[in-house]
Amino acid sequence: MKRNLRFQQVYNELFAAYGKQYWWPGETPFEVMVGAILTQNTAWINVEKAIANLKQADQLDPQSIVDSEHDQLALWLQPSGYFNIKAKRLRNYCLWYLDVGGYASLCNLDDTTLRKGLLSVNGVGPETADDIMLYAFERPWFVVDAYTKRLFSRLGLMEEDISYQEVQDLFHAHLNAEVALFNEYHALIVMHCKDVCRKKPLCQQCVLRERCPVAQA
DNA sequence: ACCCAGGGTCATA
DNA sequence: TATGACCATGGG
Repeated sequence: MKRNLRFQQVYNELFAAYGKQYWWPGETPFEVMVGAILTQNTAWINVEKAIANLKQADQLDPQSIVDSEHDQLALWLQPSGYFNIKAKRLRNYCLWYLDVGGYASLCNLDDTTLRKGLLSVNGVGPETADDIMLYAFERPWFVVDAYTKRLFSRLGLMEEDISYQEVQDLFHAHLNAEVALFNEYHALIVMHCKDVCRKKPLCQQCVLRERCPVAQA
């Protein structure tokens, strides 16, 4: 199969425009995992408040989260929205994480086995799993989100209703499997779409305007 | 007042 | 397998 160089070219343009993004925000792999679960369909600014609550209470570790009462945990998570559901999901994740032996044990697993384990947790879907794969375990695994489909369908590189797995397969097929590249690329897509790709008038500022049909309309 | 956010699960057809 | 309802806060 022939590689479509535009996947690399779009990255080059985004990087030239926005520079290094220093993702994922978080001091430890575990903090990255917590953030990945809490940011589901939620603005990051609200996730920061919930993580700050956990830090303030000295509860940002898997054992403390497993040991905490549901109502108390939900209260700490409250600013991030969906707090009842996220309290359950975060606890589910921590139960699994401790059960399988924590970070060091998981580092020994190959990519496919690790991803299956992550997906086995109720509350962890493909995007959350890949956030953790890439940003907590530094595996070369591309993270797909709604922005990715929106931008790349506009660029004519995929259909808008394409499945998660098909999008990921395209990125894996058309790029070198490098952690640093995948790390920056996903972050750049989010940054780009938050800034200028969300609404049509803002597309005047779009660095991809020469390639983007929405910006030209 | 309305829309959306760095999704995922579950019930229904 | 494919939609739809639901979860809930905060900012534009």
